[in-house]
Amino acid sequence: MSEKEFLKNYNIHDFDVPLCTVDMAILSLIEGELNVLLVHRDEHPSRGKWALPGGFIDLKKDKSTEAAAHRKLKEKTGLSSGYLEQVETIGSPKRDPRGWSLTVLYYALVDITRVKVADVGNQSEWWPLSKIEKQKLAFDHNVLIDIAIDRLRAKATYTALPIELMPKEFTLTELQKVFEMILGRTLQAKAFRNRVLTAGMVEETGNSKIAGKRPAKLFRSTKADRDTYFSRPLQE
Amino acid sequence: MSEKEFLKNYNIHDFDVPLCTVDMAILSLIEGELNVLLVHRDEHPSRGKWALPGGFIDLKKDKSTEAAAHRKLKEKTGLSSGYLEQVETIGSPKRDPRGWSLTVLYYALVDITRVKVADVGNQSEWWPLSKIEKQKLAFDHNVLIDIAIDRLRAKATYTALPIELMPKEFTLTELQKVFEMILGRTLQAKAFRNRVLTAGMVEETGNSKIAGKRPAKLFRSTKADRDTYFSRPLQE
DNA sequence: ACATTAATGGTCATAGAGACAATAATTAAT
DNA sequence: ATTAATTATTGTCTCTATGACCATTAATGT
Repeated sequence: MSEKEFLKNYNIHDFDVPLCTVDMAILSLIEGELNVLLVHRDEHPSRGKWALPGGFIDLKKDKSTEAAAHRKLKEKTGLSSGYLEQVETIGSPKRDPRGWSLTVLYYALVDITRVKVADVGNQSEWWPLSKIEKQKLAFDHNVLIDIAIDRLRAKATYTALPIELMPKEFTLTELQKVFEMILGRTLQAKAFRNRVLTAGMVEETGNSKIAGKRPAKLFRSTKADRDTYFSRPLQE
Repeated sequence: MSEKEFLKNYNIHDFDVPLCTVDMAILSLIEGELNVLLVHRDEHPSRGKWALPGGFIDLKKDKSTEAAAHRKLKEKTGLSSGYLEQVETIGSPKRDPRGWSLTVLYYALVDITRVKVADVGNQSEWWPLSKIEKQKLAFDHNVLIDIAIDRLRAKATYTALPIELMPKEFTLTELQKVFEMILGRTLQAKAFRNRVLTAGMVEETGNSKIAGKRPAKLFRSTKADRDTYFSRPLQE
């Protein structure tokens, strides 16, 4: 039999296949806390619960797994660019009542000031992490969020990735606070500033921000931060 | 409609779903070179080509994606333990002629002396990386191997992971050669030895190996290596 | 014995991190 | 205007792991 004939007779529906989805943890910074965008499920299964945005890969629309993730991000936030990273693929027979299911987990970091409220819509809400901890989400989405946060936390020790969460202009102290929140500990201002500045990941805008006391210089991302790895991780 | 009724009526075959597989790059060290285990495909598609071991998730047997990978590893090498790590999930409509397909890529590091020849079987062969480069493998498996090797290479700069490739006893010079091969550059013996020794990732066995000149002390892995990250990566 | 060679150790310079003190630029109060 | 309080920013020191390079050690072969 030729490959052509083989393919003609091949029907995926002759086999037991897993459910296959893409889920996204879209993270942003709201009032000094990490927030995750959740959508309210109107349909079974897990009807009435909150869930990560995501769903089945659209075989017509999506040219790749990552493209599916980008589509979800765009649908939910209106953002067509932004940091997006695949975290892990989790599959088991238990995680969805419909049967063996597998999800490719991504996370995205967005600057909340660039997300239009209208984009989010009434089915979606930003949830601070602290609130999510007390809430049973749909499927295994509590676990998925933990996995994504763990990845972000790991990356914050050896990259400047959290810059992706910041607005266009920010002070270094503000940036340090974000790192501290993600890492769950305080950092030495001097060491932190040296790292970020000598790596050339931010540059001064020339403006400054007066928040009561000595004004702080404002910086912007140089967009070099995504691939740049520090030669040493932040120590314990 | 209750969730029970919903699930009763749910049929995955009503939807277009991607093909979903797990593929494994099983890496070993043979005569000083990295080898990958390939299987010869007797069936369409890609009949006659060599491919990574892998295939569809068995919804009956596999309790998780990782369990599927462990099953493949066991089938091909007889090893039920060993280092196994998920690398990335790659999906697109192009990579398999049967349609939109997605594969969860894993890699495993095995000590070749613990793999029985009989286990490998006549359908499987160890291929050195250099030989694979000149060979068009099935599907996008050349790319998958590149991705797995890139991951191993990255990890070799900040973990002692390549120890997993070594036999029970080995000299530090032998270990250094393995790192050098993976990284594609030479390392300073002193710096390398300090790293590995002070991190407590290997311990002396008390034996030594006489290979012509001054005998070298033999070491074994302390099995602390999987999770141990060096506080600094090897420099460029 | 001596040259040879691989294994191993000694010493120093360096970069980047932590610790902590010092200085600078504001506002608020006197 | 002066001073206190507060936050931003910098100076300087120590520490550690690495790279570089050289010395020493323990075998082999002639």
